[in-house]
Amino acid sequence: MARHARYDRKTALEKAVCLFWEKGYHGSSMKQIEQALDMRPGSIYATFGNKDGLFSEALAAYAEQGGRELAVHLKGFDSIVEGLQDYLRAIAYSCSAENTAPSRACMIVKTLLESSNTHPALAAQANSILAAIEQSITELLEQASARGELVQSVDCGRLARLLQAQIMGLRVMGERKLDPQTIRDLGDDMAAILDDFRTRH
Amino acid sequence: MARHARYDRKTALEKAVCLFWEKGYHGSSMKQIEQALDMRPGSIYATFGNKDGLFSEALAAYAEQGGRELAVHLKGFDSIVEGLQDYLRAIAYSCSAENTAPSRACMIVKTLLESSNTHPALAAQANSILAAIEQSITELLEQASARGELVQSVDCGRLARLLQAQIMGLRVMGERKLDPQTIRDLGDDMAAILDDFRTRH
DNA sequence: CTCCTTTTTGAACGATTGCTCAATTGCGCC
DNA sequence: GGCGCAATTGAGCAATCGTTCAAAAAGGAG
Repeated sequence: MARHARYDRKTALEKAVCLFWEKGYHGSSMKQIEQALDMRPGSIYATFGNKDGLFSEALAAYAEQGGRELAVHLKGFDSIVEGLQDYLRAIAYSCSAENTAPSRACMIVKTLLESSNTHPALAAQANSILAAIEQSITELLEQASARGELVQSVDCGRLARLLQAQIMGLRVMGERKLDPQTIRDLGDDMAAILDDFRTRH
Repeated sequence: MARHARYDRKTALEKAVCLFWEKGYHGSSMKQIEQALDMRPGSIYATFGNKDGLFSEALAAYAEQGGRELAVHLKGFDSIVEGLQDYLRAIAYSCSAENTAPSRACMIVKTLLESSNTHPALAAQANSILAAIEQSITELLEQASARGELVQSVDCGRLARLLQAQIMGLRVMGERKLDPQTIRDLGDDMAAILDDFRTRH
Protein backbone atom coordinates (compact mmCIF):
# COMPACT_ATOMS: atom_id res chain seq x y z
CA MET A 1 0.00 0.00 0.00
CA ALA A 2 0.86 3.62 -0.29
CA ARG A 3 -0.79 6.95 0.34
CA HIS A 4 -4.50 6.97 1.23
CA ALA A 5 -7.02 8.72 -0.97
CA ARG A 6 -7.69 11.99 0.81
CA TYR A 7 -11.05 12.50 -0.85
CA ASP A 8 -14.19 10.46 -0.37
CA ARG A 9 -15.75 9.94 -3.76
CA LYS A 10 -19.28 10.09 -2.37
CA THR A 11 -18.91 13.36 -0.48
CA ALA A 12 -17.09 14.88 -3.44
CA LEU A 13 -20.03 13.92 -5.62
CA GLU A 14 -22.46 15.50 -3.18
CA LYS A 15 -20.60 18.78 -3.45
CA ALA A 16 -20.57 18.47 -7.23
CA VAL A 17 -24.32 17.92 -7.22
CA CYS A 18 -24.77 21.11 -5.23
CA LEU A 19 -22.74 23.20 -7.62
CA PHE A 20 -24.11 21.71 -10.86
CA TRP A 21 -27.69 21.77 -9.61
CA GLU A 22 -27.32 25.43 -8.75
CA LYS A 23 -25.43 26.68 -11.78
CA GLY A 24 -25.85 24.08 -14.48
CA TYR A 25 -23.21 22.51 -16.69
CA HIS A 26 -22.04 25.54 -18.65
CA GLY A 27 -22.44 27.79 -15.63
CA SER A 28 -19.97 25.81 -13.51
CA SER A 29 -16.34 26.34 -14.43
CA MET A 30 -13.57 23.95 -13.49
CA LYS A 31 -12.19 26.66 -11.22
CA GLN A 32 -15.48 26.77 -9.31
CA ILE A 33 -15.57 22.98 -9.23
CA GLU A 34 -12.06 22.85 -7.78
CA GLN A 35 -13.15 25.26 -5.08
CA ALA A 36 -16.42 23.47 -4.33
CA LEU A 37 -14.82 20.04 -4.07
CA ASP A 38 -11.63 21.37 -2.46
CA MET A 39 -9.69 19.31 -4.98
CA ARG A 40 -7.01 20.30 -7.46
CA PRO A 41 -7.52 19.63 -11.18
CA GLY A 42 -5.25 16.58 -11.26
CA SER A 43 -7.21 14.82 -8.53
CA ILE A 44 -10.53 15.62 -10.15
CA TYR A 45 -9.44 14.29 -13.52
CA ALA A 46 -7.87 11.21 -11.93
CA THR A 47 -11.13 10.46 -10.12
CA PHE A 48 -13.83 11.42 -12.61
CA GLY A 49 -12.12 11.56 -16.00
CA ASN A 50 -13.24 15.00 -17.07
CA LYS A 51 -15.94 17.60 -16.49
CA ASP A 52 -18.49 15.59 -18.46
CA GLY A 53 -17.79 12.48 -16.42
CA LEU A 54 -18.14 14.37 -13.16
CA PHE A 55 -21.39 15.98 -14.28
CA SER A 56 -22.75 12.67 -15.46
CA GLU A 57 -22.02 11.00 -12.12
CA ALA A 58 -23.45 13.98 -10.26
CA LEU A 59 -26.65 13.83 -12.27
CA ALA A 60 -26.99 10.11 -11.60
CA ALA A 61 -26.41 10.69 -7.88
CA TYR A 62 -29.04 13.43 -7.87
CA ALA A 63 -31.57 11.18 -9.55
CA GLU A 64 -30.88 8.33 -7.17
CA GLN A 65 -31.37 10.55 -4.15
CA GLY A 66 -34.58 11.92 -5.64
CA GLY A 67 -35.90 8.41 -6.10
CA ARG A 68 -35.05 7.56 -2.51
CA GLU A 69 -36.86 10.65 -1.27
CA LEU A 70 -40.01 9.74 -3.13
CA ALA A 71 -39.91 6.20 -1.77
CA VAL A 72 -39.42 7.44 1.79
CA HIS A 73 -42.25 9.90 1.36
CA LEU A 74 -44.67 7.25 0.15
CA LYS A 75 -43.92 5.02 3.11
CA GLY A 76 -45.80 7.43 5.31
CA PHE A 77 -49.06 6.76 3.52
CA ASP A 78 -51.39 3.80 3.31
CA SER A 79 -52.84 5.05 0.06
CA ILE A 80 -50.41 5.40 -2.83
CA VAL A 81 -52.48 8.11 -4.47
CA GLU A 82 -52.71 10.10 -1.26
CA GLY A 83 -48.96 9.72 -0.92
CA LEU A 84 -48.45 11.12 -4.41
CA GLN A 85 -50.82 13.97 -3.69
CA ASP A 86 -48.92 14.83 -0.56
CA TYR A 87 -45.67 14.56 -2.51
CA LEU A 88 -46.86 17.39 -4.73
CA ARG A 89 -47.74 19.44 -1.69
CA ALA A 90 -44.35 18.69 -0.15
CA ILE A 91 -42.58 19.94 -3.28
CA ALA A 92 -44.65 23.11 -3.16
CA TYR A 93 -43.79 23.51 0.49
CA SER A 94 -40.07 23.07 -0.11
CA CYS A 95 -40.31 25.60 -2.95
CA SER A 96 -41.95 28.12 -0.67
CA ALA A 97 -39.75 27.71 2.39
CA GLU A 98 -36.53 29.61 2.96
CA ASN A 99 -34.42 27.01 1.40
CA THR A 100 -30.82 25.96 1.55
CA ALA A 101 -31.25 23.73 -1.50
CA PRO A 102 -29.12 24.76 -4.49
CA SER A 103 -32.19 25.35 -6.66
CA ARG A 104 -35.94 24.87 -6.62
CA ALA A 105 -36.14 23.56 -10.15
CA CYS A 106 -35.28 19.94 -10.89
CA MET A 107 -31.66 19.35 -11.88
CA ILE A 108 -32.73 16.76 -14.44
CA VAL A 109 -35.05 19.20 -16.18
CA LYS A 110 -32.45 21.94 -16.02
CA THR A 111 -29.95 19.58 -17.61
CA LEU A 112 -32.38 18.47 -20.32
CA LEU A 113 -33.22 22.03 -21.31
CA GLU A 114 -29.62 23.21 -21.18
CA SER A 115 -28.11 20.33 -23.12
CA SER A 116 -30.79 19.19 -25.57
CA ASN A 117 -29.26 21.07 -28.49
CA THR A 118 -25.69 21.48 -27.35
CA HIS A 119 -24.63 18.30 -25.59
CA PRO A 120 -26.36 15.16 -26.90
CA ALA A 121 -24.76 12.79 -24.39
CA LEU A 122 -26.07 14.72 -21.41
CA ALA A 123 -29.46 15.15 -23.02
CA ALA A 124 -29.67 11.40 -23.58
CA GLN A 125 -28.83 10.73 -19.95
CA ALA A 126 -31.43 13.21 -18.72
CA ASN A 127 -33.98 11.67 -21.07
CA SER A 128 -33.34 8.16 -19.85
CA ILE A 129 -33.60 9.25 -16.22
CA LEU A 130 -36.93 10.94 -16.95
CA ALA A 131 -38.13 7.81 -18.70
CA ALA A 132 -37.17 5.75 -15.64
CA ILE A 133 -39.07 8.13 -13.35
CA GLU A 134 -42.10 7.94 -15.63
CA GLN A 135 -41.86 4.17 -15.43
CA SER A 136 -41.64 4.21 -11.62
CA ILE A 137 -44.69 6.42 -11.34
CA THR A 138 -46.53 4.18 -13.78
CA GLU A 139 -45.79 1.16 -11.63
CA LEU A 140 -46.92 2.98 -8.51
CA LEU A 141 -50.18 3.87 -10.17
CA GLU A 142 -50.63 0.31 -11.37
CA GLN A 143 -50.23 -0.84 -7.78
CA ALA A 144 -52.75 1.77 -6.71
CA SER A 145 -55.09 0.61 -9.43
CA ALA A 146 -54.74 -3.01 -8.34
CA ARG A 147 -55.66 -1.90 -4.83
CA GLY A 148 -58.78 -0.24 -6.15
CA GLU A 149 -57.62 3.31 -5.48
CA LEU A 150 -58.21 4.39 -9.08
CA VAL A 151 -61.26 4.26 -11.30
CA GLN A 152 -60.95 1.36 -13.69
CA SER A 153 -60.73 3.38 -16.87
CA VAL A 154 -57.44 5.03 -15.85
CA ASP A 155 -54.48 4.56 -18.18
CA CYS A 156 -51.65 4.44 -15.65
CA GLY A 157 -48.84 5.34 -18.04
CA ARG A 158 -50.78 8.29 -19.30
CA LEU A 159 -51.65 9.48 -15.82
CA ALA A 160 -48.01 9.03 -14.82
CA ARG A 161 -46.93 11.43 -17.54
CA LEU A 162 -49.60 13.91 -16.47
CA LEU A 163 -48.26 13.68 -12.94
CA GLN A 164 -44.66 14.01 -14.08
CA ALA A 165 -45.58 17.12 -16.03
CA GLN A 166 -47.20 18.54 -12.89
CA ILE A 167 -43.99 18.06 -10.95
CA MET A 168 -41.99 19.71 -13.70
CA GLY A 169 -44.35 22.65 -13.95
CA LEU A 170 -44.54 23.06 -10.19
CA ARG A 171 -40.79 23.14 -9.76
CA VAL A 172 -40.30 25.58 -12.62
CA MET A 173 -42.92 27.81 -11.02
CA GLY A 174 -40.98 27.40 -7.78
CA GLU A 175 -37.99 29.00 -9.47
CA ARG A 176 -40.10 32.12 -10.00
CA LYS A 177 -40.06 32.69 -6.24
CA LEU A 178 -43.68 33.67 -5.83
CA ASP A 179 -45.33 34.11 -2.45
CA PRO A 180 -45.04 30.96 -0.33
CA GLN A 181 -48.80 30.67 -0.06
CA THR A 182 -49.20 31.06 -3.81
CA ILE A 183 -46.92 28.12 -4.52
CA ARG A 184 -48.62 26.03 -1.86
CA ASP A 185 -51.98 26.77 -3.46
CA LEU A 186 -50.56 25.60 -6.77
CA GLY A 187 -49.39 22.38 -5.16
CA ASP A 188 -52.86 21.87 -3.68
CA ASP A 189 -54.51 22.47 -7.05
CA MET A 190 -52.22 19.94 -8.70
CA ALA A 191 -52.92 17.40 -5.97
CA ALA A 192 -56.63 17.99 -6.53
CA ILE A 193 -56.25 16.98 -10.17
CA LEU A 194 -55.62 13.44 -9.00
CA ASP A 195 -58.97 13.39 -7.21
CA ASP A 196 -60.69 13.05 -10.58
CA PHE A 197 -59.04 9.67 -11.02
CA ARG A 198 -59.64 8.30 -7.53
CA THR A 199 -62.42 5.99 -6.51
CA ARG A 200 -64.88 7.33 -3.94
CA HIS A 201 -65.38 5.45 -0.73
CA MET B 1 -26.78 61.07 -45.20
CA ALA B 2 -24.21 58.40 -45.83
CA ARG B 3 -24.06 54.66 -46.06
CA HIS B 4 -27.26 52.65 -45.49
CA ALA B 5 -27.50 50.12 -42.70
CA ARG B 6 -27.09 46.77 -44.44
CA TYR B 7 -28.84 44.86 -41.69
CA ASP B 8 -32.44 45.00 -40.69
CA ARG B 9 -32.63 45.03 -36.93
CA LYS B 10 -35.85 43.01 -36.87
CA THR B 11 -34.67 40.17 -39.10
CA ALA B 12 -31.36 40.07 -37.24
CA LEU B 13 -33.29 39.67 -34.01
CA GLU B 14 -35.35 36.85 -35.50
CA LYS B 15 -32.18 34.97 -36.30
CA ALA B 16 -30.84 35.66 -32.82
CA VAL B 17 -34.06 34.28 -31.33
CA CYS B 18 -33.58 31.09 -33.32
CA LEU B 19 -30.04 30.55 -32.11
CA PHE B 20 -30.62 31.50 -28.47
CA TRP B 21 -33.86 29.55 -28.24
CA GLU B 22 -32.09 26.48 -29.57
CA LYS B 23 -28.83 26.64 -27.64
CA GLY B 24 -29.42 28.98 -24.73
CA TYR B 25 -27.28 31.85 -23.54
CA HIS B 26 -24.13 30.04 -22.50
CA GLY B 27 -24.48 27.58 -25.37
CA SER B 28 -24.34 30.29 -28.04
CA SER B 29 -20.89 31.73 -28.62
CA MET B 30 -20.29 35.07 -30.30
CA LYS B 31 -18.71 33.17 -33.18
CA GLN B 32 -21.95 31.24 -33.70
CA ILE B 33 -23.94 34.45 -33.36
CA GLU B 34 -21.82 36.16 -36.01
CA GLN B 35 -22.50 33.24 -38.32
CA ALA B 36 -26.24 33.09 -37.59
CA LEU B 37 -26.78 36.82 -38.08
CA ASP B 38 -24.23 37.09 -40.89
CA MET B 39 -22.77 40.08 -39.12
CA ARG B 40 -19.26 40.84 -37.97
CA PRO B 41 -18.58 41.56 -34.26
CA GLY B 42 -18.31 45.31 -34.74
CA SER B 43 -21.77 45.56 -36.29
CA ILE B 44 -23.30 43.39 -33.63
CA TYR B 45 -21.82 45.46 -30.83
CA ALA B 46 -22.75 48.71 -32.55
CA THR B 47 -26.36 47.53 -32.91
CA PHE B 48 -27.04 45.64 -29.69
CA GLY B 49 -24.34 46.74 -27.24
CA ASN B 50 -23.08 43.32 -26.23
CA LYS B 51 -24.11 39.69 -25.99
CA ASP B 52 -26.34 40.37 -23.00
CA GLY B 53 -28.12 43.17 -24.80
CA LEU B 54 -28.71 41.02 -27.86
CA PHE B 55 -30.01 38.16 -25.77
CA SER B 56 -32.27 40.45 -23.81
CA GLU B 57 -33.79 41.91 -26.96
CA ALA B 58 -34.16 38.44 -28.45
CA LEU B 59 -35.96 37.20 -25.36
CA ALA B 60 -38.32 40.18 -25.45
CA ALA B 61 -39.01 39.57 -29.15
CA TYR B 62 -39.70 35.90 -28.44
CA ALA B 63 -42.15 36.78 -25.69
CA GLU B 64 -43.93 39.31 -27.83
CA GLN B 65 -44.37 36.82 -30.64
CA GLY B 66 -45.63 34.22 -28.20
CA GLY B 67 -48.20 36.65 -26.91
CA ARG B 68 -49.35 37.44 -30.43
CA GLU B 69 -49.72 33.73 -31.21
CA LEU B 70 -51.91 33.17 -28.18
CA ALA B 71 -54.11 36.15 -29.10
CA VAL B 72 -54.47 34.92 -32.69
CA HIS B 73 -55.31 31.45 -31.46
CA LEU B 74 -58.03 32.68 -29.14
CA LYS B 75 -59.71 34.68 -31.91
CA GLY B 76 -60.80 31.39 -33.47
CA PHE B 77 -63.01 30.58 -30.49
CA ASP B 78 -66.20 32.00 -29.10
CA SER B 79 -65.46 30.54 -25.67
CA ILE B 80 -62.28 31.75 -24.00
CA VAL B 81 -61.94 28.57 -21.98
CA GLU B 82 -62.37 26.39 -25.05
CA GLY B 83 -59.76 28.54 -26.76
CA LEU B 84 -57.33 27.95 -23.90
CA GLN B 85 -58.06 24.24 -23.95
CA ASP B 86 -57.35 24.11 -27.64
CA TYR B 87 -54.21 26.14 -27.09
CA LEU B 88 -52.88 23.36 -24.88
CA ARG B 89 -53.72 20.82 -27.57
CA ALA B 90 -52.04 22.98 -30.19
CA ILE B 91 -48.85 23.11 -28.14
CA ALA B 92 -48.93 19.34 -27.79
CA TYR B 93 -49.47 19.02 -31.51
CA SER B 94 -46.55 21.29 -32.35
CA CYS B 95 -44.40 19.31 -29.91
CA SER B 96 -45.33 16.08 -31.63
CA ALA B 97 -44.95 17.19 -35.25
CA GLU B 98 -41.72 17.06 -37.19
CA ASN B 99 -40.74 20.51 -36.28
CA THR B 100 -38.50 23.18 -37.71
CA ALA B 101 -38.78 25.23 -34.52
CA PRO B 102 -35.46 25.71 -32.69
CA SER B 103 -36.73 23.94 -29.61
CA ARG B 104 -39.91 22.49 -28.17
CA ALA B 105 -39.36 23.88 -24.71
CA CYS B 106 -40.19 27.50 -23.97
CA MET B 107 -37.28 29.90 -24.38
CA ILE B 108 -38.41 31.90 -21.34
CA VAL B 109 -38.36 28.82 -19.13
CA LYS B 110 -35.02 27.74 -20.57
CA THR B 111 -33.64 31.18 -19.81
CA LEU B 112 -35.04 31.22 -16.29
CA LEU B 113 -33.55 27.84 -15.43
CA GLU B 114 -30.21 28.58 -17.05
CA SER B 115 -29.73 32.02 -15.53
CA SER B 116 -31.44 31.93 -12.15
CA ASN B 117 -28.19 31.37 -10.24
CA THR B 118 -25.64 32.67 -12.71
CA HIS B 119 -27.05 35.75 -14.39
CA PRO B 120 -29.46 37.75 -12.19
CA ALA B 121 -30.35 40.33 -14.86
CA LEU B 122 -31.55 37.70 -17.30
CA ALA B 123 -33.38 35.82 -14.57
CA ALA B 124 -35.18 39.00 -13.57
CA GLN B 125 -36.24 39.62 -17.16
CA ALA B 126 -37.52 36.06 -17.55
CA ASN B 127 -39.36 36.38 -14.26
CA SER B 128 -41.08 39.60 -15.24
CA ILE B 129 -42.13 38.13 -18.59
CA LEU B 130 -43.60 35.11 -16.82
CA ALA B 131 -45.42 37.42 -14.42
CA ALA B 132 -46.86 39.33 -17.38
CA ILE B 133 -48.05 36.10 -18.99
CA GLU B 134 -49.63 35.02 -15.73
CA GLN B 135 -51.39 38.38 -15.61
CA SER B 136 -52.64 38.04 -19.19
CA ILE B 137 -54.06 34.61 -18.51
CA THR B 138 -55.65 35.88 -15.32
CA GLU B 139 -57.40 38.63 -17.25
CA LEU B 140 -58.57 36.18 -19.87
CA LEU B 141 -60.03 33.97 -17.18
CA GLU B 142 -61.69 36.95 -15.54
CA GLN B 143 -63.33 37.76 -18.86
CA ALA B 144 -64.42 34.16 -19.15
CA SER B 145 -65.78 34.28 -15.63
CA ALA B 146 -67.71 37.47 -16.39
CA ARG B 147 -69.21 35.69 -19.36
CA GLY B 148 -70.33 32.86 -17.13
CA GLU B 149 -67.92 30.30 -18.55
CA LEU B 150 -66.46 29.47 -15.16
CA VAL B 151 -68.04 28.30 -11.95
CA GLN B 152 -68.31 31.20 -9.56
CA SER B 153 -65.94 29.89 -6.94
CA VAL B 154 -62.95 30.00 -9.30
CA ASP B 155 -59.96 32.11 -8.25
CA CYS B 156 -58.79 33.34 -11.65
CA GLY B 157 -55.23 34.21 -10.64
CA ARG B 158 -54.81 30.83 -9.05
CA LEU B 159 -56.24 29.00 -12.04
CA ALA B 160 -54.01 31.09 -14.31
CA ARG B 161 -50.93 29.82 -12.48
CA LEU B 162 -52.20 26.26 -12.70
CA LEU B 163 -52.64 26.74 -16.42
CA GLN B 164 -49.22 28.35 -16.80
CA ALA B 165 -47.66 25.42 -14.99
CA GLN B 166 -49.44 23.06 -17.41
CA ILE B 167 -47.91 24.85 -20.36
CA MET B 168 -44.48 24.70 -18.78
CA GLY B 169 -44.77 21.02 -17.97
CA LEU B 170 -46.16 20.18 -21.38
CA ARG B 171 -43.37 21.91 -23.23
CA VAL B 172 -40.67 20.35 -21.05
CA MET B 173 -42.24 16.97 -21.76
CA GLY B 174 -42.16 17.92 -25.42
CA GLU B 175 -38.40 18.20 -25.20
CA ARG B 176 -38.31 14.53 -24.23
CA LYS B 177 -39.43 13.66 -27.75
CA LEU B 178 -41.93 10.96 -26.83
CA ASP B 179 -44.31 9.42 -29.34
CA PRO B 180 -46.45 12.05 -31.07
CA GLN B 181 -49.64 10.42 -29.83
CA THR B 182 -48.30 10.30 -26.28
CA ILE B 183 -47.70 14.04 -26.21
CA ARG B 184 -51.08 14.71 -27.76
CA ASP B 185 -52.72 12.60 -25.08
CA LEU B 186 -50.92 14.65 -22.47
CA GLY B 187 -52.22 17.84 -24.06
CA ASP B 188 -55.73 16.42 -24.01
CA ASP B 189 -55.42 15.45 -20.36
CA MET B 190 -54.25 18.94 -19.46
CA ALA B 191 -57.10 20.49 -21.42
CA ALA B 192 -59.50 18.22 -19.55
CA ILE B 193 -58.29 19.66 -16.25
CA LEU B 194 -60.03 22.91 -17.18
CA ASP B 195 -63.35 21.10 -17.53
CA ASP B 196 -63.54 20.92 -13.75
CA PHE B 197 -63.76 24.70 -13.62
CA ARG B 198 -66.25 25.20 -16.45
CA THR B 199 -69.96 25.73 -16.08
CA ARG B 200 -72.20 23.07 -17.63
CA HIS B 201 -74.76 24.11 -20.22
C1' DC C 1 -14.81 63.16 -59.02
C1' DT C 2 -13.97 64.61 -54.26
C1' DC C 3 -15.27 65.09 -49.86
C1' DC C 4 -17.94 63.69 -45.65
C1' DT C 5 -20.51 60.74 -42.86
C1' DT C 6 -21.89 56.33 -41.45
C1' DT C 7 -21.50 51.40 -41.52
C1' DT C 8 -18.83 47.39 -41.82
C1' DT C 9 -14.84 44.86 -41.29
C1' DG C 10 -11.63 41.52 -39.00
C1' DA C 11 -7.21 41.24 -36.73
C1' DA C 12 -6.06 41.12 -32.25
C1' DC C 13 -6.66 41.75 -27.12
C1' DG C 14 -6.75 40.06 -22.28
C1' DA C 15 -9.37 36.85 -19.73
C1' DT C 16 -11.05 32.49 -19.09
C1' DT C 17 -12.02 27.89 -20.69
C1' DG C 18 -11.14 22.66 -19.93
C1' DC C 19 -7.26 20.02 -19.21
C1' DT C 20 -2.15 17.88 -18.66
C1' DC C 21 1.85 16.18 -16.43
C1' DA C 22 6.33 16.52 -14.17
C1' DA C 23 7.29 17.35 -9.56
C1' DT C 24 6.05 16.94 -4.77
C1' DT C 25 4.00 14.92 -0.82
C1' DG C 26 2.58 11.44 2.43
C1' DC C 27 1.90 6.80 4.02
C1' DG C 28 3.00 1.69 4.71
C1' DC C 29 6.60 -1.77 4.55
C1' DC C 30 10.92 -3.86 5.11
C1' DG D 1 15.12 5.39 8.78
C1' DG D 2 15.07 5.01 4.08
C1' DC D 3 12.63 2.96 0.14
C1' DG D 4 8.77 2.76 -3.12
C1' DC D 5 4.22 3.35 -4.47
C1' DA D 6 0.16 6.10 -5.00
C1' DA D 7 -2.24 10.36 -4.36
C1' DT D 8 -1.91 15.29 -4.76
C1' DT D 9 -0.28 19.45 -6.41
C1' DG D 10 -0.38 23.68 -9.39
C1' DA D 11 2.06 25.97 -12.99
C1' DG D 12 1.04 26.24 -17.47
C1' DC D 13 -0.84 24.49 -21.99
C1' DA D 14 -3.68 25.46 -26.35
C1' DA D 15 -8.14 26.87 -27.42
C1' DT D 16 -11.89 29.67 -27.03
C1' DC D 17 -14.38 33.28 -24.69
C1' DG D 18 -16.54 38.18 -25.18
C1' DT D 19 -14.98 42.45 -26.82
C1' DT D 20 -12.48 46.52 -29.03
C1' DC D 21 -11.01 49.80 -32.50
C1' DA D 22 -8.29 51.54 -36.31
C1' DA D 23 -8.83 50.94 -40.99
C1' DA D 24 -11.61 49.97 -45.16
C1' DA D 25 -15.88 50.37 -47.69
C1' DA D 26 -20.05 52.46 -49.37
C1' DG D 27 -23.53 55.73 -50.44
C1' DG D 28 -25.20 61.05 -50.66
C1' DA D 29 -24.04 65.99 -51.26
C1' DG D 30 -21.58 69.59 -53.53
